[in-house]
Amino acid sequence: MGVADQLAVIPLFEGLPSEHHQTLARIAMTRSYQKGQMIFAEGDEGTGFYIIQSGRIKVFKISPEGKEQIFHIFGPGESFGEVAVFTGQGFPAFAAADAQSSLLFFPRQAFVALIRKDSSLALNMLAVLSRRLQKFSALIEDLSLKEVPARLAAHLLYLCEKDLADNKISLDISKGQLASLLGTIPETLSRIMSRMSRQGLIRMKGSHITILDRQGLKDIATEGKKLT
Amino acid sequence: MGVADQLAVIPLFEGLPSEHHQTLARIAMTRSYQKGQMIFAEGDEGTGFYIIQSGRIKVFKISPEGKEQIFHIFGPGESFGEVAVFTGQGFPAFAAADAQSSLLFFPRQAFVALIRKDSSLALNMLAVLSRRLQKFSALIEDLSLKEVPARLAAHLLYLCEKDLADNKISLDISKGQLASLLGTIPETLSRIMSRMSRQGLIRMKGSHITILDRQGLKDIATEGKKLT
DNA sequence: AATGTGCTTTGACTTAAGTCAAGGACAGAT
DNA sequence: ATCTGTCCTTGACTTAAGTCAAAGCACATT
Repeated sequence: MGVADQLAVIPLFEGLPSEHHQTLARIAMTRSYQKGQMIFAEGDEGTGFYIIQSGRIKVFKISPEGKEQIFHIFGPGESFGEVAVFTGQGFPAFAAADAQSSLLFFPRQAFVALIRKDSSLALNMLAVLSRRLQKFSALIEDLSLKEVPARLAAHLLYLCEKDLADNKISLDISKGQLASLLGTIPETLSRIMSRMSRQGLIRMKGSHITILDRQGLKDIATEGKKLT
Repeated sequence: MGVADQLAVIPLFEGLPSEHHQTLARIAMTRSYQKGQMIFAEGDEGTGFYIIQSGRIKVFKISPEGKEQIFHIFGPGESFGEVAVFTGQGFPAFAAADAQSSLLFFPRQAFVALIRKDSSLALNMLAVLSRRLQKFSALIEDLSLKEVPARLAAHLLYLCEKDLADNKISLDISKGQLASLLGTIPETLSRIMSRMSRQGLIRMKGSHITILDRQGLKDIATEGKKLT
């Protein structure tokens, strides 16, 4: 399968004329990254953006004290680094490979030229950025207005929806990473998970979690209900 | 001055052919809001977005316990509510008038049709959303990785840059609102401001603040330096 | 099986920030 | 000038969550 065919099934490029898929395939460059390798740093000049062919990428920031906040973990078919393309400023965060990854890089100039010609592409991109803004809103709300148990409960329910593997979740990231994604630290996450276990809300075995009391989690996630 | 001329000087509509300004003016509807009046609620169907002619709008969320987090305060020439236009889902937050305001409302369908025809408009909108994403990144970073003194210090320096009234700032929002913007509560903000005064970093007189030690604030804002 | 390295958990402690409650200050109305 | 409501400040207290340090596990390698 050629690159153009891969592109055709990515949400960002959905519904475009196939000659544009060809053009996109022509301007894209494949880049490979080892697990842990940095893709760009905060402040780097944004010369283009990326789409994930395979692997997993985390976008994050680090405090002077070394605490990490993960903004987003992206998987195959998703794009990242677009913001810098349209603001013309540097990247606002770091990106690193979370696993061996293969990416497509789209240089800024060529991509903007294409977007000028294809308004469907522009609208797709607007939809992608809007959805990201929505996600960020949710994260801001969580960090500011909810405490850690509520964030965790919400996240578990979200994973459960997504996988729909009927109340069984297997974490595909480490608990340390999960902590960083929820805006906390491993120790706190661990404590809260064991509290949830003790209360019979979840069962935990390594990276395998079973939701026992969906309603109980929902109460904690959305109502202000406390976790004793 | 007609609406079309007003639109011509708004960043979002910059550089467009003037017949498009005409079209925009034709599809826009003027709406007025009293101070405190709600413009839309979280979850409301996004039938269009707004541009501010005059006044001030806050976009925010509220926790079940009643704590408010302000996402953004928008002034004349700025737009809000675009996200719902492009995701097709409901508004992700609340919006309310912070002062008597006059807004232009752009209905979704008509605006999307226009964006299809004018790729410069699409690119302008991409730039606006990207910049917003950047702002949100900064807010997430602040909430998760910095403590309140650092956020306040950064905000004061930001206001100072913007007004460039040489180290003198006059807050145009109440301190309660400022607290909500920084993700904290009035009591905490008040305490931290008096600590900053006591340390000779700022002088405070009502809503008038003078920055006495710019470097000191910078150290608190960006280095992990503590406020005794 | 033994070793080691990197997660994860647990415990004891500290701390930033929130809560509750009481005064003060200020501005617009009377 | 005084009243009155709103916003701001201060104090005493509580609490969620972070820090530091020590085990405990688990998996991969030898």
